[in-house]
Amino acid sequence: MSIFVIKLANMKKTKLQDIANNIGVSKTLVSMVMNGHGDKNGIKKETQEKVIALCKQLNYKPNQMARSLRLGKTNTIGLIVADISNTFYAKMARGIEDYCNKFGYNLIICSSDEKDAKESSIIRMLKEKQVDGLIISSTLVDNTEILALKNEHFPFVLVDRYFPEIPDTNFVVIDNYQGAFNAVNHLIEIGHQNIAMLSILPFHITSVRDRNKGYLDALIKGGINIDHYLLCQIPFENIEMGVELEIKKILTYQKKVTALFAVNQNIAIAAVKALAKLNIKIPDEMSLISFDDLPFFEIMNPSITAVDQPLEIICKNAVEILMAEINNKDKSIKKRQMVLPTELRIRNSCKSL
Amino acid sequence: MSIFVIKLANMKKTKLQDIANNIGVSKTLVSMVMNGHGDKNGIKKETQEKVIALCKQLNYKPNQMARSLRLGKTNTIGLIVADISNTFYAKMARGIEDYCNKFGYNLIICSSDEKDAKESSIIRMLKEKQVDGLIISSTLVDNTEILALKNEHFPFVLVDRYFPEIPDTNFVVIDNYQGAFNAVNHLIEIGHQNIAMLSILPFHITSVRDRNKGYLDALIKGGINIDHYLLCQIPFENIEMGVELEIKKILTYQKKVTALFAVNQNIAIAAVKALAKLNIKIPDEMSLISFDDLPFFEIMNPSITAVDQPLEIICKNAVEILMAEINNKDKSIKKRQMVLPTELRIRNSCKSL
DNA sequence: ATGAAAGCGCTAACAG
DNA sequence: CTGTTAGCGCTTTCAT
Repeated sequence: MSIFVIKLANMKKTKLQDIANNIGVSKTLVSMVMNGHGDKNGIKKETQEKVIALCKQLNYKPNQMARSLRLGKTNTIGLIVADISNTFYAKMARGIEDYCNKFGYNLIICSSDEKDAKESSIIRMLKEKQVDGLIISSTLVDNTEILALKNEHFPFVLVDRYFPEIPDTNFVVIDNYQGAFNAVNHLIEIGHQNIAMLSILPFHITSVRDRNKGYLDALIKGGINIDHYLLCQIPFENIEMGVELEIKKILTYQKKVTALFAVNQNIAIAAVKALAKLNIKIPDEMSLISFDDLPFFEIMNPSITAVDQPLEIICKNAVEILMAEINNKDKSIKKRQMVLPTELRIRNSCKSL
Repeated sequence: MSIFVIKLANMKKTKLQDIANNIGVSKTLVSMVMNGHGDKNGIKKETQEKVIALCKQLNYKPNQMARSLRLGKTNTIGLIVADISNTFYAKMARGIEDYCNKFGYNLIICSSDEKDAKESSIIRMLKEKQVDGLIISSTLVDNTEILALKNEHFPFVLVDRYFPEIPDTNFVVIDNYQGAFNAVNHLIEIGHQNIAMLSILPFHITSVRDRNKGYLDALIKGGINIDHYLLCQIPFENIEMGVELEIKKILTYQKKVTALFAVNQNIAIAAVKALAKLNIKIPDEMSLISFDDLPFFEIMNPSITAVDQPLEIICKNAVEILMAEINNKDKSIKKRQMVLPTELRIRNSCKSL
């Protein structure tokens, strides 16, 4: 046993040439066999078996680095999200990971922290790493890097957020406008009039902009005058404090605000926290709807009404579109744009007035 | 503009040779300059500037694939967790990502789904990809693959879970025993006697085993007879249903169980859900403690008492130890074992009897 | 102060 | 049925 261990420890990694030398064939032959091209090249069954047996015995593992260099393909794709520790993106990452694996691809996940500079440098870094494609939930104001990808015909698909000003790119997003509209409309239907929106900065992100618009249009359709004082913008950097301040502000306002529409899960969580701290009961003293659903929203007391995104479908489509891109790099196939519907999950955080 | 775009579109990726040809120097020189070895090799300042300028202009990006092959180093490390969509692991992944970036490394994250076969194949795959090191929260019963890593002197560190039977490996874990002990002890101190533990299968995972032991020892120390009927094992595959069944079982038991100790966050969440469904009030009718804390536990109503893990410190140490390993591959430095303390966050889910 | 050449481990076109 | 050779893009030794 100890001799065996020592032998393992001293063994350099096995490579094609080792196998070849050992049986007295060329490394070409070994390569062919190991890639399943043995029959195609008419290599004797017997030889093939010998090769396979020895590879197993010597624990041969192809060096994917060398293989990738030669093939110009890494079978790796990059995923860029704002923050992988955020439940929404973590779930998305997992979905994408699974679908990628199905196609034989691996994933490098990077967090951009909603920072332009960081996202740009991540994109460059991933390109240097020669990833075969990119899935990006972009936070960029400056779209230079995305334009560069497009001009280079680099395979990529945008998810969650897209660039309306860049035509002809792949993207898979949800209908943020309609989702927000439905949520606010629900509040209006059950009798609310003074509905504050807890939105977020930076404002340029399409998803946020569309949700804001949905909020405003629902009010208009409901015949409610828009009060810009009730469209609160909370800076991304300090959501918890921002939300608390805005809620306090709202409470001292002349109009009696009866409902809050939180633009995303983090804002919603902060709102729950702030309301508890201020000892304001949901839904009796304040109704709340969240854009983005969470398992917790279902089990909380009260449970929270939320707009649910079809994450599974987003992931599936994003990966499939990317795979099509990668496999048709030259042919430059038609770009695909998908806008998926959301679902309003009505629970117990909104009171009928 | 359109000419510019077309030009970009048709441009092949710039490589060292292109730069070299363009200025009339060798690619050796360009490589030296771009790696900051210009001065060391006594290359004229003027030449250096010319090179740098042209690289910028032609947007030269080294092909890391080629570089890695040459250098035998990918600056990539692999992280294996049970499930990246799980909040605990997502937060861990983020922490590790950040620390790795500091050292100039990237991360490939893979989910093993607590499956032996999947984890083994991920390890092999990452080795083929030539990652420089591995951080593993292992789920393996069969430790063959870990032993192989060890024998090959492949740099790796175990986090969260380790193998007591494999001596001399790096690991960073928390004191699961003490954490569980403290939690149960707290329950005993505030008057509970019949405390059920909602534990999980597979049982072999060290963290679970240690938590179970902490539970049992706290009972013994508290002079409470151990009732094996109250140590419930819930299968990993279907936590939600398992927890509900176990709780129902407990409720019909002869002894009146007054407190639940959930072995991890998922079990705790399922317990909250099940109790709500059964209309049992926390903490009045049933007290609850969770091993693993979550932001939500603080804002829920009632807030949930939980054992908090020092995630930040775990990540920092895991990465630092791995980096030391990688940079001393040959010297085979002394392995490091860290066991970090947990903290009991007492909130409102446990009633004093 | 700079360049030629070898080679990292692999695959594929071509030759025999 | 199998081997020779070239080359993916880079770094580094050695030569000049």
